[in-house]
Order: sequence, then structure tokens, then C-alpha cells
Amino acid sequence: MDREVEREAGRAAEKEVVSKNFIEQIIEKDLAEGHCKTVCTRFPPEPNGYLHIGHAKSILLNYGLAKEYGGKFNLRFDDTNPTKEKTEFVESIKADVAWLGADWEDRLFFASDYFEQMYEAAVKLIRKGKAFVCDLSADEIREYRGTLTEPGKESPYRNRSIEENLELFENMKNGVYEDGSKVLRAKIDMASPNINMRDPVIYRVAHMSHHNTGDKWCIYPMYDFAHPIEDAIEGVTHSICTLEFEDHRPLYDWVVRELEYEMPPKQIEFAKLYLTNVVTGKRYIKKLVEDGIVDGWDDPRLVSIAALRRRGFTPESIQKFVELCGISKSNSSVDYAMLEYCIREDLKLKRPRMMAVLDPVKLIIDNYPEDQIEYLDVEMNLENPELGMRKVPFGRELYIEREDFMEEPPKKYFRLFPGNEVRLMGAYFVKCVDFKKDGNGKVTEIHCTYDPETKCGSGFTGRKVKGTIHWVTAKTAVRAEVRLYENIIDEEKGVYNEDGSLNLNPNSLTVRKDCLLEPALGEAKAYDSFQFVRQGFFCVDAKDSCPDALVFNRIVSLKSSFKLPQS
RNA sequence: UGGGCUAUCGCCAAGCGGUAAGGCACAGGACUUUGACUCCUGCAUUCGCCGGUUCGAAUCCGGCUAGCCCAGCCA
Repeated sequence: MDREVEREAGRAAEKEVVSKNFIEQIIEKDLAEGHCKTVCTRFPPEPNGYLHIGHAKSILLNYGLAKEYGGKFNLRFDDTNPTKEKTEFVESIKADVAWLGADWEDRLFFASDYFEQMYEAAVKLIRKGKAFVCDLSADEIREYRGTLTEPGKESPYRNRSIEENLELFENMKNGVYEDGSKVLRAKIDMASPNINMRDPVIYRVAHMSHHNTGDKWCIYPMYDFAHPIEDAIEGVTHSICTLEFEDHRPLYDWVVRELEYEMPPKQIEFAKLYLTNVVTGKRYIKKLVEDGIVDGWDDPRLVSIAALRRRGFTPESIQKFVELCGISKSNSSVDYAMLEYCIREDLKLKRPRMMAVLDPVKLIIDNYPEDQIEYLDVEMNLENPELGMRKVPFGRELYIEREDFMEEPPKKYFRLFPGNEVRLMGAYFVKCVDFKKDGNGKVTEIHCTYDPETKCGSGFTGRKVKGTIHWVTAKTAVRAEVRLYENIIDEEKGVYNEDGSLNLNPNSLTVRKDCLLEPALGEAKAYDSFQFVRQGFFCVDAKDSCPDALVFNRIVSLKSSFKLPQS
């Protein structure tokens, strides 16, 4: 009977098919119909800023697809505009992509390495009569372009001879003209309902030093012209980008067709990842940094890759998250709770579960020997024995969480209160016999007695207690700062204020200076993370923590269904 | 208002003419040395709206509505 049930379950598991997203479907069709023989994808960032969670979706999508179909994944810097790009960003981007686990192997490319080929491609277009040098100013080009509802007018320079265009373009390359005085345009259709097809500019003059090519060039190709060429050169089969480029696809296809590539790459667009309760706009983040509200682009409340890493997120958790979000073409905003779920899920079995008291109040065990310290053996992680054991010192004077004691508890309060007995996790049962308050009514000392028979691991079954609380021993505790985070925006209350500024959550950061940790935590190094039992997951801050002044970030709290009735 | 795209549970998202997968969130319950985890249970008679085709429509057709994107010598 049971075996039958098992077999049933086995069959069900076998049948369980993960549904393919629309891009996988396209790729499989292309493979099946012979449009391509292998798969090659790429992540093509412009080195003009830091990567964030949205980029992670694209990186992992492209890398994942290449891996899934036994293909290749390239990292390519799309550096065709020297006015915006910096080498510092190529380094941070490489680090972030690598950290996320996307391996480009030996395929690190720069669009700027193809400038020669792009120039030749432009010449080819001119020779075919498909491109011309235009002397219109930027303003004039805009006027000639028409509007969304009216067609554009042809440039008076549109019908220059091939010879003249060739000469002029060469002059452009040779630095004869000033910035903005001439451009090369594709000759397509000024009446197209798609504005991108109205004789788009494909080369501009910019006398500026490029981070990679230096002063070798003073003309630079535009994205729409350069990108399909970059893809074709690298043998990219599926060029995946975001939805706003859908209107550019006809131009992408035009370039690829006119240049007569044998295996033309195919552009596919998908929806960007948006997250609730976070700030992603560059200008907003810049303002937060300037206003001192966050301490940089890697502030743990932000969702840049650097910030997530500093906060204590793992590459695995982000991979899982991106996978869970799925791929589609509908604009959507994923609940931040989904990200929290992913990091809890990833850390749950991997990390030791330690004791840390964030808001300490003293507890004295009246019947425990004054100067005795005993070392209790405690599992690192009850659900994962592979993590081993540790010694936790136990003594007469302890600290517990202030909220784990109440003088007058409400119903269903399972923690400590006068006359009640609870378990000290990994140690003994203690019963509250007395407590002291200061002049303000603040509890300063809780007195208990302990029962030696109830020692953890002794097999004691004499009686049960409903509550288990965590603690640290006063003499051996390590002091640390702990930073508690909440979402920087509380979307329930609206993302923006009336004046358009962000409606920031005033409680996004809470600093607890005098937290007390069990001594084993004193050794923690930057990026080490742990579960602090009953509290959440915490990570040593890589920026501000030092060995004699530890700083922990709360990555995420534990879920809790406990609510204190409003007092 | 020209063009392009999208619309399935609070949030993601399958579905591809045969009678609404899954995950997150949420709510109950069991278990518990974390009020966690785990495990059960519940959670769209209905797919933006209106018509049509069909024995049968979320899927096909027509019309509407709403949202997003496009007028950089940015990517």
C-alpha cells in the first residue's frame, strides 16, 4: 500500500515539467528548424554605472540560456559613447557578473574593439546607397524627423552621390569636422510610422578620448547601428534585450540584412524586473547619497548588486529569485517578499544558528554557583548536522531579550513572567522568581532559579514548557553593533509625495549599538552570515565592521506570526 | 491622437481549441528546544470588457477599454 503511494509520488515527480518561457520556446524552435545550430547569448552593459537587481535578471537569463542549450555566453561592454563611459565601471561590472555566477570564460569583449569593422560596415552601406552624410544640425534633424503622428521630411543632403558621401565620411573619420557638424545617416524611410526608421543617425562626430581606444577615433557609431554588428561579429544567435527596444527591432533587422550577414542574430525583448518597496532610479539614488540618507551605492537598503552583496544576499538566492520571477513580456513589479523568501530559503540550512541578544536585560540565576562557567555542547544547525557543534558558555549571569520578559503578560504570552518557567535554548529550564525595576519602571534585573535536571541533552521529559528563549552569558558575551533594516520605501503609503519626492520610510535603518553575542561570533569576518536564533539572518558588514568593533547587517528577519496585543 | 507591446488570484506566472499548473503572500490546523522550519488544509465556476465562430473558447475572429514604450548626434 505504502509502496503504491510512493510509486504514485515518483510518477508524479517524473511528470512534473517546468514550463518553458517564451524565449526558450523561440530558441527550441530555431534549433529545431535549423535557423541556428548552437546558442550564443550575451550581456552587453554600457560601462556607465553600477549593476542592480534588474541587470541580474538579464545576466542570469542570458547565462542560463547558454548553459541550458550547451551554448556560449559573452560579456560585452557596449562602449560606443565615450562621453558617458568609465573604466572604473567595467571593473565593478565584471566583479558583479562574476559574483552572480555568470561565467563568460574567455569571452570578454568590447564593442570598441570592433570600431574598424563598424567603419567598414558603414562604408559598405554608403557604397550600396543606403547611407549618407548629413549636414543638418541636431535641431534641424529633430524638426525634419516629424512627430508621432506626422511623417518626417527628407534631408536636403539625402541624395548626395556615393562618391561624395564616401569622401565626406572619410573626412569625418579624419577629424576634419567639428562635433555636431555632420553625421552619417541610414537611408530608410522618412515617412515610416516607426520613428526609428526615419533615416536614423548611425555615426556621430565626438572629439573625445575613449576609455579603451583613446584618441584613435573621433567618430563613434550609434547603438542601433553598432549593436547588431557586435552581435553578428560574435556569432550571437539570440540578442536579448528589454521591451523598450521593440521599436528598434526593425532597424536591427535592417542593419543585419543590408550588411548581408550569413547567420543573422535575432533580437528578442522581455520585460524588465521591477521590485516593490525599493529605489532604482539613478537620480533618486544620487539624491539619497547626496542627502546622506544612504551611505553610498552599496548601502544595504539599496538593490545594486554591491548593496545586495553587502547586505548578505548570496548569488544563489538571487539566482533563485530571478528564476522564480519568470520571464514574460508584461510589465510587472515583483513583491519584495519574494526576494526575502529566497534568501531565507538559501541560508536556512547553510548557516549556523547562533544566539545574539539585540536588546539585553540582565537575568540572574539565583541558585547557580557564583563563579561557575560550564560549556554546553550545542548544534550549529539542528536541521543540518553537517555544520557540527559548538561550545556555548553558561553562567549565573545572563542577558536575555528585553521583550522576552513581561511583568504583566497578556494571554498566550509564552515567554518569561513572574512565576513562569521557560527553556533557555540549549541549556536549562528557568523559572522567574523576582525582578527589579529602576525609578522609571524599567526592568533592570530578572531573577530566576534553574532546574539542573532539565539540562539540554539529558533526556529530561519530566515536564514541558511552552516557551524557549535565547540568551548569552554576561561574562563571555561579545559586544557588537547590529543594523536593522526595513524597506526604504513603504509602498502602502505611496511611493511618491505630492511634490514628487520619494516617500521614504523613516524606519528604514535602526542601529543597535550594544548588542551581545555569544563568543563564537567574535571571530566572524566580513560577509560571514548567520542565523541569530528567533531574529533573522545577519551578515558581517564588509565596510564598517572590524575585529574589535563588529557590525552586523540584518539581511532579513525570520517570519513571525506572534503579535503582542496592543498594550 | 501614428506606430509597437501588454492585459489570467493581493504579487509573479503557466496555459498555444477539450473544460484554470506552480510559486510568493495570506488564513486555518498539526508538529516543534527558534511564535521559525516542516507538514497538512484553504485560497480565480473564471481569464480586462462586449459580441461572434465552435459540440466546446483564457486560447480563434471582430469591436472596445486600460496600461507601458517611441519624436537623443543616449544605451
